Amino acid sequence: MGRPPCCDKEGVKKGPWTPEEDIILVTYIQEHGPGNWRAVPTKTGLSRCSKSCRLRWTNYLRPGIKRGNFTEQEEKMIIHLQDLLGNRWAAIASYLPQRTDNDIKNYWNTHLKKKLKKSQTGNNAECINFEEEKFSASQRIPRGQWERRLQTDIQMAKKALNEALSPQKLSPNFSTSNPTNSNSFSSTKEPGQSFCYASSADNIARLLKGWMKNPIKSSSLSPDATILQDESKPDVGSETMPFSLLEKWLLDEASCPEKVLGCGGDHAQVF
DNA sequence: AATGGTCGCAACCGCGAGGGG
DNA sequence: ACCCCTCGCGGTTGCGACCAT
Repeated sequence: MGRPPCCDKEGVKKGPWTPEEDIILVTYIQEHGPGNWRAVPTKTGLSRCSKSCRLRWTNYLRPGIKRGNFTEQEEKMIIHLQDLLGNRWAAIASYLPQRTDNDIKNYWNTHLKKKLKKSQTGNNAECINFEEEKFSASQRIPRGQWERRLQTDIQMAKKALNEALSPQKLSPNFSTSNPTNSNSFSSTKEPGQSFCYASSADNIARLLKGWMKNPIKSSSLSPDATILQDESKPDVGSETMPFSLLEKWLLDEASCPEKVLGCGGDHAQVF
């Protein structure tokens, strides 16, 4: 009983994607938009299953993805949200629109989990901050209250998102609101990034640069906002608003005198 | 310089939810 | 109401890169 896994089919390629495959996939999505993943392998001729195509797009090729190191802000948000939502990475990712759920999940599993674990041993000053942070998030305010606040925040974020996405309100530098934002499609490579695929990614970047300049709806919309309007993750590309809202929200938390969220100087600046 | 161990990330797998027929 | 299909999510794995010895 039950359907066979789509990837069990013979002749379905697995493993790392090649630049050529990426280009084929990107080109197809450029023409047809994301969605209807079932049709993608047949229409593109890719020997990949639909799932693999979707994953590749959402986790790697999709415009607006920020790669590389997580900022302290992002780290804190993840910790807070993980405490609130648990391992609901997709939900957490919706608050960090430039990051994919896979990225966040990986970062949590490889870095943050370790930090928190270390902090439980109590021998790492930096990690104690995380401990305090986690403690405060879960203890100072009853969970139900946190959840209500989260719901409210989600509503506010949605509203703000609608406003932000209305073309007349988009500033020309909409997509560059974050000066440290290293757009994955910029031609400059970020130092310290993974390199095994860097050159290939650059190839894709050039390709995308080309087609993103194509006037699909280029006027005042940023490429992200343009491309992503019909995408499965509509939040993407509108990073500024929900991000700042959450930031404010976290700031409110930090403003309680008895608790210092980020106790370092850097933290104080950021928060 | 070589080798073994560890880490980090991309990708895969299985399951559940939602929608259409 | 039921079944089937597609999509999305979360957990896990495999492999290449990096580091220590």
